Amino acid sequence: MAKKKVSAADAPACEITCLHEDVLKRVGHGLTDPEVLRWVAALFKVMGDPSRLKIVNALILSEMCVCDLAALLKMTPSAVSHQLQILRQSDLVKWRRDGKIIYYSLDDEHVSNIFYQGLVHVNEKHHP
Amino acid sequence: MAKKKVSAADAPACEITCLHEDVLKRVGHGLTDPEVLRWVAALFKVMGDPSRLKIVNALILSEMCVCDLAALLKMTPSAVSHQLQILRQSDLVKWRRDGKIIYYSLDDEHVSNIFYQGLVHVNEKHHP
DNA sequence: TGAACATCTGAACAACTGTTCATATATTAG
DNA sequence: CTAATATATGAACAGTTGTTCAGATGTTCA
Repeated sequence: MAKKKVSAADAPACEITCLHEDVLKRVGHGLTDPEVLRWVAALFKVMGDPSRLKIVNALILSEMCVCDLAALLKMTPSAVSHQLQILRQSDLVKWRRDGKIIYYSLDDEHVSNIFYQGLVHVNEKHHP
Repeated sequence: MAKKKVSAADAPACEITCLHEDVLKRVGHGLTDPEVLRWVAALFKVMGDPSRLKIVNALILSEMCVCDLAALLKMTPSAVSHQLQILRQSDLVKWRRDGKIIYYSLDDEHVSNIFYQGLVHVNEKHHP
C-alpha cells in the first residue's frame, strides 16, 4: 500500500454515472466488517510470502527449531528468525523452549486448512 | 522479497550444529513441490492486499462493473482497474462485456472457500 | 462522424518488504 | 565465572507495491 490522500472518502465516485443502485444497496449490507476484513487480508499477506509459506509448509509436517528450518529451507538462521517473528506476531505459530533450543509449531489447524485450500486451488488451476 | 545473493544455496547451513537429522530427512520428503508452493504463495499474496480482498468480498456477493466497485469501496475507478488486472492475471476473476460496461465476477468457488477459511480463522482468533 | 462514457494503461512517487550483516541476549557446559 | 551455541534484534539497502495522474482504447448513440 502507499498514499492515502483526502480523496478516498468523497471525490472518487462523484463522476460515476453507470451505477447499479440496486446491486450496491443489496451488496453493501452483505460486506464483511472492514476491520475484520483487514485482519483477513493481513493473514493472507503473511502467508503470501514464499519464505514464510515454506516455513508454514515445514511446520505442518513437524515442529522444528530455527536451525532445522534454516538448513531445510536453505535460508540463514537470521532470515528464518525474522520471518518467525512475523508468524509469531500473527499468531500463526507457537513455540516452546527446551534449553538453548526453541521449537516452533503451528498454532492451530486453521493455518494448515488455509494452506491446503490454496494448494487445491493451484492444483486444479495448473493441471490439465 | 529482495536480494538473492550467492549465499542462499551453500553457505547458510554450514555453521549450524543443532540439527535434528531424523526430522529433516522425514520432513524433506513431505514438502510441497517448490514451484507449486510459489504459486500458492502468489495466490495468498494477491488476496493479502486490503483493496483486492475488498473487491473479492464484493464479487462474492454479486457480479459488478468497475464503477460499482469504485463507488462501493470508495476507490477511484483507476485504482479498481489496476487491482482487477492483477486479479485477472491470477485467474481469480472473470469478466464479460455488455456494451460499454464490463462485469467482473469470481472465477470459481475456490476463491470464496479460501476467503471464508480466512474469515473463520480471524473470527475464532479475535473473539472471546 | 464525433461527443460521451466506461475502462485500461504507463509513468512516477512514497511507503513498504525481505534479506544481510553485525551485534545483542539467553541458556548450558565446563 | 567464561566459552560456546541458539536465537533475537536493529540498521541499512535494493527491490517491490499501490495509488494517483494524465492520457489512451474501446463502445454506444445521436
